[in-house]
Amino acid sequence: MAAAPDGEGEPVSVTLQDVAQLAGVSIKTVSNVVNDFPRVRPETRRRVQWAIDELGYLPNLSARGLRSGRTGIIELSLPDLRQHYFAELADDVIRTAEKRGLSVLVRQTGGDRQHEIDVVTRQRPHLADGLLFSPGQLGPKDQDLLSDAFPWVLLGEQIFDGPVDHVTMRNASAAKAAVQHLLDLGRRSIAVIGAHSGGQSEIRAAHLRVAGYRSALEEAGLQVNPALTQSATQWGYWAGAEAVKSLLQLKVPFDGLFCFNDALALGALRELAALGVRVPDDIAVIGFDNIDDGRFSVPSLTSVDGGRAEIAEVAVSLLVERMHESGIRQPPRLVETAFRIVARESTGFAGEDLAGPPSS
Amino acid sequence: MAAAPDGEGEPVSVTLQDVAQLAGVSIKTVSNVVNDFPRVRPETRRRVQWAIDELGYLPNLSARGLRSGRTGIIELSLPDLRQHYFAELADDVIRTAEKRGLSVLVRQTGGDRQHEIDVVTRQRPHLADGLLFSPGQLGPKDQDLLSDAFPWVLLGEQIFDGPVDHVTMRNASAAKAAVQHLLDLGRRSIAVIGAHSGGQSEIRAAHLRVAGYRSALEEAGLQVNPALTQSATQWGYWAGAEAVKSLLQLKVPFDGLFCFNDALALGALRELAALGVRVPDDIAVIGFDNIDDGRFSVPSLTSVDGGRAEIAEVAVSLLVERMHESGIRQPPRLVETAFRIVARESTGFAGEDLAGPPSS
DNA sequence: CTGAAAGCGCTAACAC
DNA sequence: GTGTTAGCGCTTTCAG
Repeated sequence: MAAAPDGEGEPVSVTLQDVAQLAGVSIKTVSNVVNDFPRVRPETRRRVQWAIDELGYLPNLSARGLRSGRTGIIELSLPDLRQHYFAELADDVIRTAEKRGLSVLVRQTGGDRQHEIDVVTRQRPHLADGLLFSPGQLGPKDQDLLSDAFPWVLLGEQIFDGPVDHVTMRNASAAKAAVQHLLDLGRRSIAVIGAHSGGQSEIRAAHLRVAGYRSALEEAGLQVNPALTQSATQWGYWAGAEAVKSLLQLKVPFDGLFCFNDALALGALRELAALGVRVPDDIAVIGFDNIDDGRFSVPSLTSVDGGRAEIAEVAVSLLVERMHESGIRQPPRLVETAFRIVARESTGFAGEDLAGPPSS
Repeated sequence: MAAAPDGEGEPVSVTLQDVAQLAGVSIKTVSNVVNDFPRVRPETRRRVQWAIDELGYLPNLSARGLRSGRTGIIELSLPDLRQHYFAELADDVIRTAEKRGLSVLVRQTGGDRQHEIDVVTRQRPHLADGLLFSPGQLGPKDQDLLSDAFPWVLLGEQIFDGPVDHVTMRNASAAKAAVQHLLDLGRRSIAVIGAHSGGQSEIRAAHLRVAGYRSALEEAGLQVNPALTQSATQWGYWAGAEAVKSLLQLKVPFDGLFCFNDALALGALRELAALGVRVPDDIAVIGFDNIDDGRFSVPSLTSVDGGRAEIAEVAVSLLVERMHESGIRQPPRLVETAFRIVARESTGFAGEDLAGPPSS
């Protein structure tokens, strides 16, 4: 719209000019009102506001963007909204951003490495003032690709020591706490699903969570039995089901199971049920991420909440700071969010969540 | 970024001018190259392209937007990404839009009626060339609020006969087919969950799906037993569990259950399992929407796919058409998408989906 | 406190 | 095929 033909009285968009004319003031004064500048006489402000309402004026954000250098948009780039974790993250980010008057442009990189590279090697983001980037494919080896020419914030654990602010969970500590939770229940043989041997596309969180797992066992004076570490290169539902099947076939008994995300855990729960294994009686299960679905599974899923909501808030805050940063750039910051165990039926708790019928 | 200070050699953004200078051509020629205009000599094109790469030129989309009246952004406004259906819809929309070189700005209206009103009474969308709007709160009574001043497309079944193009499922027919599916299995007492008595915020799909349900029964010469129609004002997991509990308490026997969306159905499945009711043996269950999670439940969930992927594609197509429409406006169009039954374990089928370990 | 005027980077007429 | 130029709507000095 906007740039309309010439001809007739088409309802072209209303400009500052039009408002100024109707209000009988200059364009500058209208601008002052629109942007909430203090030095406007109340009387004038009222008249201008009236004219604005009358004409249904809306600022042309392209023009504002061109002039001021900011668009009021931030870009959120993530692997895939179909993964519940990312849908919830997007929800949190959008909510937080809107509170600050920012709009969020969502980009999905899918499993596409090149797409991710494109995102962070740009000299500036397309149309946005800044970028929140959660890589799925890029890893530590791609660090030198990362641009620092525009404001962006790194999310997740795929890359550390990048040239920009970084918000991530305390993966190792949180994983350790998860295993600790199982140990506290008296479980002594803890299996784990989601380890990752590496390769081209590598899930970095796997290493950190394995480390946490080991550390918890060692601290409890327990041996790490390699047979109880199941790898899974796709952290999805099916992989969880497959992995638990493999574990059980090994005939190495275990009474606790730590899955590196909730999708794996839910798949594992399904398979355990199918095989007649009782949860938590025979095997207590804990997941990671605390996605909404964990509240609804049978049994409901105990999980580690890595602090997704906090990640969204902190990330937006850091980004906004960077967007407004002038003069010399402060060095990149690393923020690690707080985690907590959300205990539910799969480890023998009747979670408070189960009491009432909450949202959705 | 962009609008940088003055002082030193700050890495300000590169403009067409800079590229033109380096390539030794005029700004217009560079523009021609950038926009893939045909009438450029190959030799010139190469030199310009070289300069572009050399300087890392990126078009300033605000400027382009200001000048051309289009930003290359479309806005997607939906209730909530935490509802899996909408996350999947967003995924589909983003994929489709990106194929056409459009970016998607996602806005969540939550349960907020006023927020929805704001979205569609605007004279134009914020920063976007067009809008895809899936209302959750607005209903038929709000029709006169709807703006037709800018290109937008209505999704869903909350409102019909709006002033704009509309893409929706064949709710009644699809619901009828769902019930038909249960009847085909020999089930004769079909209960339904998700009816809606109305009130302030009303789920319109409920009426349409109830109609389909009735129509299927009548066609089969069966009585509609009002006791077997359970209302649910929130189409969520807990509501499904509660509703199935209520149904069973009535002691009116039934052998088929049709839930108006998959969240309800998954909740119902959980409760049925908890109460020791066998699915599909005692009760066959079918849901609606075919969200990914249905493949993973125990038993896996038969569902009606209302055509979400097609909805996304058609909606983007219609919107793009409208965005490019010049001259007189064509009258609003209504597109109803094709549906299909995806048969899985909850109605006695071992769905093909269950064979392999697909994505996620 | 308000007005006048410049110009952000780009596209689209229109020359050449 | 390529160059010149006007101006999109806004913010931002700078005067008054």
